Amino acid sequence: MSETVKIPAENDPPYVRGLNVPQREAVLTSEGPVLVLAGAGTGKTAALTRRLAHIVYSQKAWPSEILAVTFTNKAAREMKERIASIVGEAFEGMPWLGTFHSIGAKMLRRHAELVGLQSNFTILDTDDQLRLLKQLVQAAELDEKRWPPRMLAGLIDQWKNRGLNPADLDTNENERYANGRGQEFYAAYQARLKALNACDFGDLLLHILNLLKTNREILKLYQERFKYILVDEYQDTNSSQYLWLRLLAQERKNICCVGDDDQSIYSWRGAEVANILRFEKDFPDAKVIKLEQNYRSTPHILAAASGLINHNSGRLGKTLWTAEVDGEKVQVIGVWDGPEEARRTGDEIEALQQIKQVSLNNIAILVRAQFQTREFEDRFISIGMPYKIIGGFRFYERAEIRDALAYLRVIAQPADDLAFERIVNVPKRGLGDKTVEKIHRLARAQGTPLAAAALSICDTDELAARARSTLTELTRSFGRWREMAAETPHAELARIVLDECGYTGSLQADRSTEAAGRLENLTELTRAMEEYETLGEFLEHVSLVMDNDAASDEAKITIMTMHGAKGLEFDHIFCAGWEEGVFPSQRSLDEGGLASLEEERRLAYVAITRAKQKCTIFHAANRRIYGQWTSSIPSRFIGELPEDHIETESSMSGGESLWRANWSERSDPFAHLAAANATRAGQRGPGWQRAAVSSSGGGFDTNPRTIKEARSSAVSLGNKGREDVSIGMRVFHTKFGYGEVMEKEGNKLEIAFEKSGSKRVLDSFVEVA
DNA sequence: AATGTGGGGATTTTT
DNA sequence: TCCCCACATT
Repeated sequence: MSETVKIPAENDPPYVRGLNVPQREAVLTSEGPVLVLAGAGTGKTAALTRRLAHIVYSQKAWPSEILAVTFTNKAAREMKERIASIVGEAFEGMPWLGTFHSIGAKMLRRHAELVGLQSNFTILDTDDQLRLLKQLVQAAELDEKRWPPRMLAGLIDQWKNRGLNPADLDTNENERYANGRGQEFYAAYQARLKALNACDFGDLLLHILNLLKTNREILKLYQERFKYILVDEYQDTNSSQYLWLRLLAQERKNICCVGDDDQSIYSWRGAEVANILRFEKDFPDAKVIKLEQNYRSTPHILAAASGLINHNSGRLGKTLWTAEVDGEKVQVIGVWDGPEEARRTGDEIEALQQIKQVSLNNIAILVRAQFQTREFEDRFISIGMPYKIIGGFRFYERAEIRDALAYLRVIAQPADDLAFERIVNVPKRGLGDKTVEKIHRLARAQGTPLAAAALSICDTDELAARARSTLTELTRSFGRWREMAAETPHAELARIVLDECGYTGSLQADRSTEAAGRLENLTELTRAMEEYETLGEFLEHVSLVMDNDAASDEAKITIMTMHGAKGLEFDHIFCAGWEEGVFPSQRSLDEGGLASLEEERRLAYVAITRAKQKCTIFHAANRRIYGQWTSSIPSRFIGELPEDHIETESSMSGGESLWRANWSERSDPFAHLAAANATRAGQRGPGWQRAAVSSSGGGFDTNPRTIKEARSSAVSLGNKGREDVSIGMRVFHTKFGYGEVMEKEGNKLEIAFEKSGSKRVLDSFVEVA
């Protein structure tokens, strides 16, 4: 340890200052197994980072001797930053701090040859994986309808999550695909991966687990190296990860796992909450520390969330409390339909913004599923409210990015058949299925990768003259690019490749709405590449680490799924679509029964506990799902919120006659004139009545439009709008495409779009065409 | 080999 | 409803 590091006074080292008693304990109990049950907002990350600081400061281990695993890159990054800020200069970075997968990859690159790979193996994403499986299924002439490759992918994923190799499958598992051919396909898939010098996400863990299990030397190597092990979001570990950790910790037993059983929302991805119980069993002398003091939310929010989660059984039982007082109750608002939900949300947000000066950055809308974001998007575009949608397609999952990467992969790794196949006819150059099939046949015959087969087939008369010359041209180009790769900076190389292969050109020629955005994405990609030393390093980054936090200075509302919100916090949270069928999701219930219901409830708990100051929950009486108008009843979770901590409202009091007329007797959830409907309300349980017996409307107009109009004109008064845009002008909007300006009012424009009709948009969203 | 049409499916997704 | 994939055209 560097001499400049002063060992602090024993009683109060700086890194425990300001911590409460259990946090302090979590930081200082460095020896032996420790399980920290950390409720939402209880200062988990603080405790975690300080624990690391403690180990380093007290010279128990070098940073390089600590294994610290997280689930997301974001969490890893955050932890790195926070440790650096505590430990400062003396901290040389922790090489073994990262996600399970990136650490797995790092280990695997060192020992690749032991599992039959080369150390420059490719990491396939789910898309590649699926295409590969599809090929296998097709080759076996299986009915793809009956045995979808997707299903196989899911099974293989499950098996890998559980640490099972093909040989480990029992009859039961084997039976789950193609009448007992599961094992056969799994094995074939693994063989294919090996041939491609590739592995999937699951392999990053599975291969290492296999090594640790079978190779004593390697096990010993890592057991000795990692003096301390720390695991974040422990409730999300799967079996394979658990076994991995257990092996590594077996020797020294200095393992600290931090998690919250109430926030386990990824069991459908193989996470096993049971790992928490397993931990106490495998490490019987484990010290269990509970962090229960919440520093995030107001008492009402906390009480609402606690009351809700109390409906789950089999909890380990934490009780969150806070020293804070006051705060607003959780607001539950019933609306007529989806569009109104979006409208009301927008109105509420505008009010927060204007009356309380709340920054949009402190506001989030949480939904159960991605499709729900659309209504908000539409609404926010039309009122000119800046927003960002998190999730959905990630940057590197976009087609153009994957195409570009495929070119680079073929250059870096000629054996990468999947990449080759992807781009051989992208952009369209007249090398269709027939040609590709011939290349395939030759590749199989001579036992070489596709790229090599392509090269040799050009010396034959197998192909039609035109295809032959095109393919020759392409393989020559690859040869040239590969040579270039040695001396050209890879960002530059990428630009040259994209240019020369015609990709850029084809996008430029494409006048469609999306093409411009794609070109921008490609520019962004090459820019990102500049930050990496080597192409290989960049490719690894892209497959494991890259996320698209498109940073922007402008304050924006965040719209995302509840899953995506885990670990985040906002002053104001709006929960949308709390209706039976949507949330809890019908599909979840159908598939997983009670266990799934409880997971949905945990999701609700996660959602509410994201809020620092205020949480607002919406439910709509009608919603269009798959184009079908469906009437829906409020989520049972609303009924489970403790009465004293919520405030309900239905915006439908004014439109009563309307909804009454439309509402079938049976499904009427808003028995809000409860007196008239006492019997029916009774059947529905107490939550119903509360949700339904609405207050007067809380001062909100029943007709949101009137408010809206008044407000938007107020906004426009202070804003002159752009001078360079005027009525009659042709403009371009990244989402709606080209259109003509019909009206101009301050910074808001009414535009007749060629494809999507007339919309009101903010002028900063358009360009002069 | 590039373009058009019908049927089926449609959650959550840290890596 | 809308999007994607498999098949059928031109």
